[in-house]
Amino acid sequence: MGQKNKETDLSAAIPGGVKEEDLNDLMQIRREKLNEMRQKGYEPYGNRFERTHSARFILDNYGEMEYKHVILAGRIMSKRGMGKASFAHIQDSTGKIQIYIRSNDVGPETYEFFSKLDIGDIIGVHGSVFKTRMGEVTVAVEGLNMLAKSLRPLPEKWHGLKDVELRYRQRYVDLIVNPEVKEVFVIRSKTVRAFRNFLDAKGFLEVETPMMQLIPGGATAKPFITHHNTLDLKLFMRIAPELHLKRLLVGGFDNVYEINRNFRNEGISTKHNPEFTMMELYQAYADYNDMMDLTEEMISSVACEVLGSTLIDYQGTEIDLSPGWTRIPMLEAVKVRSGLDFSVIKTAGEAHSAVKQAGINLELDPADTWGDILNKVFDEMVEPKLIQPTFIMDYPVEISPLAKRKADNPDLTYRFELFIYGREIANAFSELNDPIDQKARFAKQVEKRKAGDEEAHMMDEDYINALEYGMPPAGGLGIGIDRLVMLLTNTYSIRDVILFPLMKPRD
RNA sequence: GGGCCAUUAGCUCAGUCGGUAGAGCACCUGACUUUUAAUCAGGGUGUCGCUGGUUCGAGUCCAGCAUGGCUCACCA
Repeated sequence: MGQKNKETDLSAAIPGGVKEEDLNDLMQIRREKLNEMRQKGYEPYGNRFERTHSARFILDNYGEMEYKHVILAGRIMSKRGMGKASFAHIQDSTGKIQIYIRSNDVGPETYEFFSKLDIGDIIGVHGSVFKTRMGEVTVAVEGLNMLAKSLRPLPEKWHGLKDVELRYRQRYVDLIVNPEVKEVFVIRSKTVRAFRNFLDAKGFLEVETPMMQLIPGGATAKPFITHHNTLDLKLFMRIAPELHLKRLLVGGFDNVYEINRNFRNEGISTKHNPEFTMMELYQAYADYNDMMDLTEEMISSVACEVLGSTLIDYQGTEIDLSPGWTRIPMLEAVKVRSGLDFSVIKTAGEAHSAVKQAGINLELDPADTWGDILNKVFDEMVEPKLIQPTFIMDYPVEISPLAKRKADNPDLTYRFELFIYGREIANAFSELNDPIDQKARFAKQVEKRKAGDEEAHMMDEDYINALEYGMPPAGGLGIGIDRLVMLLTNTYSIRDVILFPLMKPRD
């Protein structure tokens, strides 16, 4: 649906689209410089520019680069003028390098041009590499090209941009002036790549399943709602790819994975962003024990590939990601930490009174089932204490509607979650492939939904239909990429590993 | 959603008891051909988040609102 009447008020704007009254002095001066540049016949916004080297390469290979001629480009980050000669640092994607420009070398006209440039301007330079008296590797400029005029002043060179709100809202500025931020996102990119390499090498096939779904399934969460105009169709942004990936197992793909976004219409916190990245994989003829082995191997090898070590420091705590992680059934973990033995507590009623008797401070709902209460006790008493990587096994069936029941205890499932630093990093199970049980589980969820639980699963008839054709037994695994990257980059907030986190509009 | 905190120049931050709005960086003018948080001389560039209130007088006190941060709740 195209909009035909876009509001355009160019009359009140000056070139650049900013209204004149919004311009402070610093921006006004830069616009004047821009106009002056044009008047003198220089184009402030250049074109293709071929570079021979990066800043990093020159710095790292000074021995072979000394006195070599180089062409590079970057943003001016600092300037030190001394009459007929100037020093400056320019920054490209690899780092900063000093340049030295003398009137004698480039001629008075070019030198004059350079001396009027601002911090933030993007230029190309060519010249030869040398070391200054103080030992800094520097490019002695022989000529320069204007590539982009910057019309806004950058934050201060010494303190950088600290205002958290501005850093998230204008990430591009954050990235320009705070080099450590860039490093976080490089690590994020390498992490995702490492996952792909690992899984591809294991024979998994990367697939893409719908982001917009008729029935949002595969997780317990409130979805975002959207609408398709020509079909006049209510659609949901997916909360998980799970049910579609398992349809692929039915279709005959044995090993599939997807790394992509999920959307959940819930609270925002240091650990939750409405859209986040999930890796989900399914392996036919495997079970949750295989998934534990795979999780360990995958995360430790990804850490090794990205950081060169399986020993990480997170917020002052040393975490050891080398394989051999603790595997403990939920019942046992809860018993150890709370004293409550849910293997002898058999009913919801007994569970309610046991919690009360133990004096555990929990908000219990009368409708809570045995499994709900077990999970709440776990969340409260156990989860925060799981600092080193720990697999918690055998979740109650009530909160695991897609997992296979344990053969020796139908109240529990072959499901585990991985916790590191008190946070859930992975969730996995032996997939439920009995269509009749699955339909019954969905029906239970639908009841919960009718009772007002907006997060309960919906009935997905087509998924049942798929299971009825026969799905091979399989292990499935989901890993929250953002939270894992937080661990690998030692960042406290999920917003620090998301380039453009969701922010309320300012006005 | 609740609680606490923050919001002052482009950026980082001061601002006392309610009495004419401050610093550093950046910027402007001038000097300076190996500087590096360059230096030296001069220049303050502002809707003190917004709206009300109290007061002779509000950046400062009060109320409401907005945005953000932390936290609790919610939530994988």
